[in-house]
Amino acid sequence: MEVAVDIILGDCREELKKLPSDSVDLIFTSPPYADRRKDTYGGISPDRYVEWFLPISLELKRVLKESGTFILNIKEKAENGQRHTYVIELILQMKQQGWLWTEEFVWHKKNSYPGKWPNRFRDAWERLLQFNKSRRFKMFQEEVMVPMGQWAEARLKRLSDTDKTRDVSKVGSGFGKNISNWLQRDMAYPTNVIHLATECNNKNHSAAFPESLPEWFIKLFTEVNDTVLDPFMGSGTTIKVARKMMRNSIGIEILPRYYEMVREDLDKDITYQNLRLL
Amino acid sequence: MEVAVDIILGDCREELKKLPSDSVDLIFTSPPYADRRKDTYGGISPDRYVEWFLPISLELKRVLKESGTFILNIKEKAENGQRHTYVIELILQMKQQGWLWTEEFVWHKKNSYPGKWPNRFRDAWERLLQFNKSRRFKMFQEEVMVPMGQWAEARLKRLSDTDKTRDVSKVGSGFGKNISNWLQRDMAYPTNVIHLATECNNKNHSAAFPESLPEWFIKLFTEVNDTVLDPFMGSGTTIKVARKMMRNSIGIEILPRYYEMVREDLDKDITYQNLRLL
DNA sequence: AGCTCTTATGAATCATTGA
DNA sequence: GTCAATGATTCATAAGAGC
Repeated sequence: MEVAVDIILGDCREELKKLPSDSVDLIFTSPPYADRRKDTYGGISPDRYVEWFLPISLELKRVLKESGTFILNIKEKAENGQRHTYVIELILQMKQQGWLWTEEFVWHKKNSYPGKWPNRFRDAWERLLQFNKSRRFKMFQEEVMVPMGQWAEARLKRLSDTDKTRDVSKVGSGFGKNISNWLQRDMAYPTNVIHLATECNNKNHSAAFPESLPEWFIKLFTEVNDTVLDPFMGSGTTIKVARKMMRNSIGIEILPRYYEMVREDLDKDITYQNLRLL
Repeated sequence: MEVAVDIILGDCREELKKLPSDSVDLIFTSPPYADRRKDTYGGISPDRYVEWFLPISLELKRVLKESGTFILNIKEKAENGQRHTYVIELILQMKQQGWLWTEEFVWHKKNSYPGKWPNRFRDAWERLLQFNKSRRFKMFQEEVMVPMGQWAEARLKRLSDTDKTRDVSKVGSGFGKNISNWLQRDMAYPTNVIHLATECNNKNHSAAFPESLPEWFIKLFTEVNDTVLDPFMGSGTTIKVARKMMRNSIGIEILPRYYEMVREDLDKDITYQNLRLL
């Protein structure tokens, strides 16, 4: 079985128009934040963020299936001592476009860098806004019960041998007990608060979010062979995760150097896979 | 040294008008959520929530000192598959009133209400919106480093001896590393994500939030002998914490049965203190 | 005392029923 | 129809009991 990966070099305001209507199951994206990535899209000013994004969200609504979901990873910046309001204004405007604002997940960035400013602490969370075209969207809640189990296993792997071999019945409380709980029930429903550390890749390109973030939503909202779209591909995290998970994917990126990087990574990956098959 | 506790039975829409201007250092409150507490304020409908709250926030702005802070604990409900927008509309309207929207803290409710629905998970977080009159508000960031230490100690208590004594250098990552971090630095700045469980009191009145929530903000934004106001006093958590912390406090409550309960609790407490002094 | 087990319960949502 | 009331769902805590 093969899945399609379609990466497109260009401005998503143009490229989205070329995609067919009702063809995408999940849109997962982290658009350039206001005043960030000034080299792309001209560094959108906070005051014009909403007006810049609305034509894009309208096209996204067109290409999304009725049963599909749009997850928007975004956080307003603080400027002159205040939080900007462009994100909440965007929510209101997107509702005017006909989007349903279904949920707001919180991504708690557990290991965000220390830092303190005169009037604020470090910002350790981002919004994951869920929008839908219809109340009857696809959702596979059981699927994300699995990563909870995997998460427990991952934590166990990182524990020292003393932890693993100690007499659980003797400890009985605290972490010991919790770990045994995780082991015994591999099924637990998550909440709308997602705890993930930001990834620390010492590569040339740093991903805006860890792979587990798109992975979680791809599991929750799509099946194998569905189609995932990221109109602001960046370093391609969403696309690569979708591919690993046997979902078709479409990525659009305006910057040639990011596009080329993703292109190369994908080529390497395919080569590697072919070599293994020999 | 004595601090004043002033609890008022009445509708805060009226009672606030009687308070002097520029007299309060911190407002910490959790207003009745839309369609909740129907016996008070007539159970405000989501559609009219903003128009109901705006006259109140205007009075709050009047009584707050220039250097003061307003912390609003609120969360929009989900209805018919969508999140309501009255909270974000309120933010925009309060900015029109002249408030600065300084920050949005996230309160992660670790033990939120159980339940799983066809297209939604448990809601495990609430907003703590920070508003100010001026950029030059009082903030004592060092003060809240202390509860972080206490929190670490509480966690350490629950750890087994093997955890405490094992070779940290061998583990190097995961829990072991985190624990050693906690041990080595008793001073750490928090982030804008607050992790607290809701209280499970088997009393007649249940607090909407745990005492540590107002405690954290009182430490952060006030000094001893400052004044704290809660215009929706409820079971009086804010008032009682402020009193313990030697801050003057004012609480307004519309329901006689809550008012009487707080009255009684305060009387008991004062009696107890007098006995100790003898 | 301290540890372990049991039990009650909370700012919730949604589908269904009944007026 | 539309609106209000009811039942089902089902988990992290703390209080309380028992050893």
